[in-house]
Amino acid sequence: MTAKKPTIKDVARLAGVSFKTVSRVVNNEAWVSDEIKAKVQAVIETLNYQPNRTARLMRTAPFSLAFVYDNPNSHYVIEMQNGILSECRRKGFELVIHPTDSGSDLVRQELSTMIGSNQVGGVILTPPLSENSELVQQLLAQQAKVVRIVSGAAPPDELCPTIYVDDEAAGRAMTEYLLAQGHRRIAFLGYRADHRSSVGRYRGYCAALEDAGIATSSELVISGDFTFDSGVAMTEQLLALPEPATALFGCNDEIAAGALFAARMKQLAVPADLSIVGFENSPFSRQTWPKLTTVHQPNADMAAKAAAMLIALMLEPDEQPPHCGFHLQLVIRDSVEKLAK
Amino acid sequence: MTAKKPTIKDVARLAGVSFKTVSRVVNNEAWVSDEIKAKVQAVIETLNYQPNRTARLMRTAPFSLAFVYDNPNSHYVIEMQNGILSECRRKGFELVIHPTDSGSDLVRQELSTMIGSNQVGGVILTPPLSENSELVQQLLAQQAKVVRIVSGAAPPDELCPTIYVDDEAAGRAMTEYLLAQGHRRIAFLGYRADHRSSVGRYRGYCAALEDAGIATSSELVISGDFTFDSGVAMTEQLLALPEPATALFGCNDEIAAGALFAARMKQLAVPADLSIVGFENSPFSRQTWPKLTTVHQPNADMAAKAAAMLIALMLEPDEQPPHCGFHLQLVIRDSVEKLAK
DNA sequence: AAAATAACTGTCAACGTTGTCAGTATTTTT
DNA sequence: AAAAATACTGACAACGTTGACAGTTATTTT
Repeated sequence: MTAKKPTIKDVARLAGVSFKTVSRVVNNEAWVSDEIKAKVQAVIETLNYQPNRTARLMRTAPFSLAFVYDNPNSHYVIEMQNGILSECRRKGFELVIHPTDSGSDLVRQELSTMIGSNQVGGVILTPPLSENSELVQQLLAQQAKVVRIVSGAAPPDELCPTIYVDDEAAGRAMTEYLLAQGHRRIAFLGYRADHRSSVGRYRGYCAALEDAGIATSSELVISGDFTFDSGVAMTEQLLALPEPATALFGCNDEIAAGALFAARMKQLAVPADLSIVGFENSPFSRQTWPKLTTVHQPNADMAAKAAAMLIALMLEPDEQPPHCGFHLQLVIRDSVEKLAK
Repeated sequence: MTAKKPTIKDVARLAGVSFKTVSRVVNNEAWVSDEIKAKVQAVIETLNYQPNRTARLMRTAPFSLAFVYDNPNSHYVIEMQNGILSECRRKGFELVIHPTDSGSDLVRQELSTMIGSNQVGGVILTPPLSENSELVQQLLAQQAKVVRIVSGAAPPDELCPTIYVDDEAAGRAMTEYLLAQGHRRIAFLGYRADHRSSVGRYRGYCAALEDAGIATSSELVISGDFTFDSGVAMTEQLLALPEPATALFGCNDEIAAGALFAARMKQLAVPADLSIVGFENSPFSRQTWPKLTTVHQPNADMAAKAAAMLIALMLEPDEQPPHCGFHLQLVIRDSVEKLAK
């Protein structure tokens, strides 16, 4: 009844060879005669033998990696996860998903345990975890392989292979686009000093305004979370101003969606009365009305690249794969009005 | 430089005890003197020893489970995943994520390998995979533990512990609500004969209409996928009818969101000109304008329950946990107009 | 024809745990 | 005071695989 799973030795017995030979066949090692190879393969087939991953892991380096994130945005997480997963699958690696709370001290301990217990051999870190170089250093000290995804025009340091995204350039491009459409009072929603992406986008926004000779007005820069509700609240705050903006730059698409909602509540037509743009090109940015003008962030590609780099690092620990920068691109849709000069 | 990870034997040597005693301390077994326990614990602390999960797995039953899905809806997947993950964490289990294509024959082989190679000890199946009893039987034959989530008023069979959701009752409740608001021409968007949830909701829709003495009109029942784009297309088809409906029942929130978009394109106000309802209570259903009336589907709770059942089954293979039904509840928001009789 | 190489195959020791069983003190019961 | 139970500790064999190394043939080179 129990029908224990067949082991390599069962195969060996039935094929009349040593179990080491079976191992050779399974791992496609050289110098096995075709005759024996065929015989063994036949037995494997009939027994439906599958090598035990656990036992194999005792003799080899781990082939699991962890995706650690602290992000409430399900689209972001899924896109990342799918990118990583596709790469893992191609290379025969496994993925351990680890959502966490970066505010808590638990993160370090959880990760330390994952590495220490050999559960995973490497870790992919996304913001804000990836910006914590203490954490990165601790992981490296535990022999973990680390690849991180950060915001910036270049990697912040040489701790580990890094994927970087130039939020500042994209924030600037977006703001320049708004300026080119004739907007002069442009609000920035979702500033967070502790969030590199946010700061980068903000810097780009400031730089573009400065280049255009426009003073940044502090009442037009509103701090808040990257969520829909926060977007609603920030937009309400903005619209309560004596002289509100004509365009609104949401630091991500969720904020922009919240802005869309808040504008609608105030009976404002978008884009006729208020232009709104987002950032991320998340799937729903083309499902809103009007469709959001935004910045495309190739999450799945970045994640796949991160996974590829991490796997390379795990297989060839001595060769550091080079850093890799990703380019962000404006996606122009229907949420911006061209103002008459 | 390599600084190999400490093993149980390193701890034993430093503590001056046998490695078996360390094992006892680590696993909190009885009959270890407090004195030795303290000494061992101190060494564990200083060495930062973590038991090797892989080695441990060679002697114990696997404590990983797989979440297998074939669903393009990221909210659904994330909610499920989070529910499972929270339960896994509480019980010290690991989760392997396995997106797949249920159309392909690969599924069976992939799952077979996961089980056969001892990568996971159990599997959580969601629709449409969970409706494939051949697949369930194959997994069971491989000694896998299986818990599935299906649509229905009761489990379809006794193959394995099952979580079931009564879509028909909810579809009926929703339709009755629409009828109570005075609607008589109600369209159903997203019928799919190969999709139990869809069929259940459709049956509820039909039953409610029949009870109200209203004939179902085939032109008001439109087949299509559970996606935004499909929702747009189906709504366009509906609105092209000589006499369109006054209310539209989208089989899920994405379809409803597509309907919202299509209505807007046709200059129709929702709900004034057309009432629209969805199904699932996904996060974005309260971020649309107007906020969608929908049915709450407790995905995270269902998933957590599934994980709890599966873990129980893995720990106590002889005690089948009982099936479990989940109730769906109407969430009334702003997308339905009350018609004057 | 002998030596050297290439082509195969098998034996055995790891890997780091947990389970079984045996052994030694210490306490309790008879 | 002896016997029995309880409390504790350690030796050793598993678990299923891979790696190192040692054989044994068959083929090529000298």
